Amino acid sequence: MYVAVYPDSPSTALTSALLSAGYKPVPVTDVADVGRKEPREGWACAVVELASDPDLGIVVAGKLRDEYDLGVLVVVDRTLTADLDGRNSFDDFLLSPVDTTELRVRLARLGGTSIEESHEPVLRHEDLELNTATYQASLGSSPIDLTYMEYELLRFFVEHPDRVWSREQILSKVWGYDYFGGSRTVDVHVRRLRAKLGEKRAHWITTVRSVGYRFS
Amino acid sequence: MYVAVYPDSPSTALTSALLSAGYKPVPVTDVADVGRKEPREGWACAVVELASDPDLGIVVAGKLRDEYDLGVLVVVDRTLTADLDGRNSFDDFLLSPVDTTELRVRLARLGGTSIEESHEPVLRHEDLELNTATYQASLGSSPIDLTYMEYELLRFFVEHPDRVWSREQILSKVWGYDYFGGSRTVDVHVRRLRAKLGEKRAHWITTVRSVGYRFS
DNA sequence: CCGTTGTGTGAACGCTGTGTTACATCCCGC
DNA sequence: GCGGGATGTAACACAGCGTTCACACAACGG
Repeated sequence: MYVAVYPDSPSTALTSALLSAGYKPVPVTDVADVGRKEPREGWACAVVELASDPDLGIVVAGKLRDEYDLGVLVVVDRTLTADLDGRNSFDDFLLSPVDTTELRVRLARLGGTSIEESHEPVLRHEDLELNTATYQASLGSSPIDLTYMEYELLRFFVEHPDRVWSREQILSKVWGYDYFGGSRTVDVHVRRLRAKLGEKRAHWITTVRSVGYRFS
Repeated sequence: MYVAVYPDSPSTALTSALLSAGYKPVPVTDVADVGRKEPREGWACAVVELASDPDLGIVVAGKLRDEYDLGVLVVVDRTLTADLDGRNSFDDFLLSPVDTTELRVRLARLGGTSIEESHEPVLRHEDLELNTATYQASLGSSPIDLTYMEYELLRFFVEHPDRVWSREQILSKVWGYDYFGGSRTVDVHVRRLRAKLGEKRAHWITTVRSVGYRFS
């Protein structure tokens, strides 16, 4: 359970509270750093500690949520609570000094859905089933044969539906942040996926011209 | 801003904190009582204080949320925080002793709408909805098909209504600061937008002669 | 009432983005 | 090494879209 922590010099109190709550905090220097340092299993969520520049922290929180689709917990000093009023760029917040139990409960609430999913390793979308444990996919009762990349791409779409993803975002999320190649790669794989999904379901992946693709 | 408070003998600390946060607490004896005592303008949300019987409070919280569709804030003693772990029958919680500012911010976040809903990045103007995550637009219940530029222009208008924007300002804000092209481009796109908005709503975009356009 | 200026409107043009195909390269079992 | 599938890349064609142009009309001032 890795947690991205911003800024990169979090208070020792927060760090130790995260550790004792069972999480592995990874300090990040900026938004892009969240991509570079993302562990294989992905982030459980993100924690933003409001320090010298609260407004900057709020903005970073919003970007983490919108660009990386992470649950974001903001840690705020008791005297600055009012600054959070009306802001909605984060999912939850916590007053410092940090209560370890409260931190654990709030983080569990953020990642709540992922816990349920991890129990049954099957992703579904209408009549599509993706068994992440066996790497098998099926449409209705008939299994379909997906290659590794096709599978990873489809899984990404199923796990993050109902929003547009740019080719760059898809490349970094599916192929890896260090990958550097033409974005047409995504096009081709999308085409192959559509073909294997069949004519009826090909429209699950919608092209949003000059933006990217959306799955829904 | 009426708030239903359970149980009917809340701590004085909670009551005074609610009052100073600008809410009117109304103690309720049970779930049905919430219906009987509902004020004309409805409840802003509900607060459940976990006291002698935490489990009962959790259950009540769930019923308030499911049966009355209220945002529910649970107040829990610092020593009982762990009891909340894994429960999801409420929308948010708060540790006692209650911090008034934290209470105010959390209640404002509940604001009648659930957390998930506020998560949706949707812009609205009357019956127009712009979902900035999916790049989809709809008028009432019927979706409308906008091209990329039409969408960007409309989004700009919705985000900055009630003032006149010159063509140059619109060009630089929507097309980009480095853009250099004829200002008639704006006219044409405004025209197409009006057409797609339909006859009834075309006047949302007003022409201000020799100045520019205004959205309202 | 006329001339000027600004705006609406439709059509045409040209470019960008995307679908599609073909081909080169990589990887792995045999 | 060889064969075959998987993956990445290049090339091409086309449709969609943004932009521009031309013209008609409306607004405004003298």
